[in-house]
Amino acid sequence: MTTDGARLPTLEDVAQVAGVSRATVSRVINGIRNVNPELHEVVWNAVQATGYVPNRAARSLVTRRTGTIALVVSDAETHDDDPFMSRFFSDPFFGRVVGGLLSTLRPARMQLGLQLVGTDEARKRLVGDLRQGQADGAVVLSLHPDDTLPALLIDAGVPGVVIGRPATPTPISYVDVANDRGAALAADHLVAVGRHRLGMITGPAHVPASADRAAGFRAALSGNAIPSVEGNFTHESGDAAMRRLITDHPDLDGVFVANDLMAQGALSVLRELGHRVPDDIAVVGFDDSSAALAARPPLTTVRQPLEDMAAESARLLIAHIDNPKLIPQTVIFEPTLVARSSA
Amino acid sequence: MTTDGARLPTLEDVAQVAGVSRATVSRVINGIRNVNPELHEVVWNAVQATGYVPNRAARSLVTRRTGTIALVVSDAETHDDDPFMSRFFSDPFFGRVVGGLLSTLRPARMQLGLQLVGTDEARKRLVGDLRQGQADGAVVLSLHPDDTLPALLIDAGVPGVVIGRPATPTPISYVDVANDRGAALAADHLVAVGRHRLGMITGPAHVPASADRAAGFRAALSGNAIPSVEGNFTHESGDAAMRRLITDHPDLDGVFVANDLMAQGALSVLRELGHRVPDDIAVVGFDDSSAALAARPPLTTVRQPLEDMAAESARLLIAHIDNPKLIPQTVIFEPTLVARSSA
DNA sequence: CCCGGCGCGGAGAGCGCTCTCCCCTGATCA
DNA sequence: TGATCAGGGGAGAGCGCTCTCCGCGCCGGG
Repeated sequence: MTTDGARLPTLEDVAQVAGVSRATVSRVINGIRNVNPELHEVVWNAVQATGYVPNRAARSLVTRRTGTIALVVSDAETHDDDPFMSRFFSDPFFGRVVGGLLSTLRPARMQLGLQLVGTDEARKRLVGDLRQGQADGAVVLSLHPDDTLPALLIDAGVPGVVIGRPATPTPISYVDVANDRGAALAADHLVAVGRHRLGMITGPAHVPASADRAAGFRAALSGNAIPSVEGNFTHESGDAAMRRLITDHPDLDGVFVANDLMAQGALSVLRELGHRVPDDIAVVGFDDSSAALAARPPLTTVRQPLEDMAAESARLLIAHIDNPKLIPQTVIFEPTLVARSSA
Repeated sequence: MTTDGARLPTLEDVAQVAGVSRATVSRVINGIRNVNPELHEVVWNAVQATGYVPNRAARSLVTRRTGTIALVVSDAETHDDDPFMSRFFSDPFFGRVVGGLLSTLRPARMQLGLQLVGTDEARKRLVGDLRQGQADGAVVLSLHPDDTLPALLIDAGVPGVVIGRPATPTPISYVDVANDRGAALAADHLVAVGRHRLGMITGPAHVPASADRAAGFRAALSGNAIPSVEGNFTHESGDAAMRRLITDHPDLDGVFVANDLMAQGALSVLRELGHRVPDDIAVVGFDDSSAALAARPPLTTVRQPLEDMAAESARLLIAHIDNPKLIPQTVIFEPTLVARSSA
């Protein structure tokens, strides 16, 4: 039965065919209350016959639910042609998160929407849009610390879950990887391959993840002083940091670098200065990003179970949507070490 | 002005504050018709004061537009824990497409929704949902040939654009890369690095992309007979194909492999059989996927301008949405060669 | 001076759905 | 047998918005 593009069947049409009222059809569709089994079947047949599909807009207009959650990628300052964004999207990181979210969302018959916000103005607008039925809640992927979005969501009363612990303590649910234990994994590995003179290149001290990684690395090697230099998570800063580190401590035979991008920079410096990796000095990164694979030699690195983390964040979000007074939850996942050639 | 989570301001509220009718506020919001400039400003101030944001559901209920387009990933048979899907999402391919779409969508103030369909039943349901206001149209990413989705979309009158030429001629807009010229690029490169005894591992003959690649490679080397073996785009089939190819033609000094995954398989076979790459035999892949980077040695490959293709597909889709009688369009993009170590 | 035209803004009818009432029927109990 | 009650189903009031229709006032032309 095709209504040749003209008008799609509505509840009213189905009711007419079934010989019942709109209300009854609605009850059947939504599977609520006790409807006479006979009638139930009559209605169901009418639905099949007409090819009825509920109109989403009409439904959310009254239920105030959209059945959609938004994945918000929140960056410091994003323009459409921002090279960083294109780098971000071409890293598997993003896709792994999407895959994880979808694995939770599909069984719950919910949709995933994608949002990109770069400016504070965009963040405000986003929150307004969310309140007005853009989505029922948001999973936030912050690409920088001190993101104002979590706070905005809370103020607006929009359910939200953050991937990665917010820099400032915020009463919002989040999932994260045990950064400290990831770093410990790196330390253990370096020790296991016989390295004793270890150094570290950290991320910015004010970023929770990098602070945790640095602390975890030190804790795993308690008792030894670990020379370290701070970078800012970029390739270039890794380059500069490694240069300083190896100059000050020419005898290092193992380095833990707080992310793959910096590790890549570090590797190129080491090659330039004639240090063989891993023979002279072993390098372990963090993230298992595409940079780890692209590095020469391929980088041994710490991997986060992103799919699981994303799936859990969706579960948490749905819980918050279903129960607005649920208190914020925190779920921490265990990282794993991916051994490649650099250590 | 915060309406403490109770009731969000509506058009009516704004109208009240501004001392005009709902209709006038609507006109201002949507920037239509000639509204007295003074009134315009009064209304605008009222909007600011109340923090009004239009309700999406209510608006689409009457306009029959959602301001959302769906990115549909259509696969042969997908389960939530399908290893293929997780592989797909962890390849940059997906993210690059999303980034490209977003670059067109954001300026148009449209949203991106994500859909995954694995079964024909899911495809049918999707089309129903789309007609009923899930989205205004769909960009289809088919992961296998002979996808029924394009046809379903056409039947339902849902605007759609496909990334990659459909296997069966279908009256639907699509964007694609010039697969034949990509293969020619590979041929030219192999010749340029002094290879003369060339072979090829093709994809399945019935897949348009692989047929085009094979044809393009042959055309670029017109006059010479090119030994070739057919694979099915998997790592294993690349392995098997290379084994046969090199056994039958031990003197080959260059191979074009129709995708990176097979090329990776080919490389491992060559290493196993003691052929040095690229010294003894050069290998060129296709796709510039993460497999190309992961390969030993890193793979020289043909790259598709995915971001541009996705951006264009969004543009096409919007054109189709705005003008339902627009005839199907085709846009073909030029590939580029990414030279790494394997050739 | 009157009339037609035009520009501007208000009234109000829906869009398709959910859900609260309320009525009706039939069963139960005194 | 009559009163009570529970459960099933209908009527209808919106949800917040857009957009057509219409009326009012001002202008210019006959």
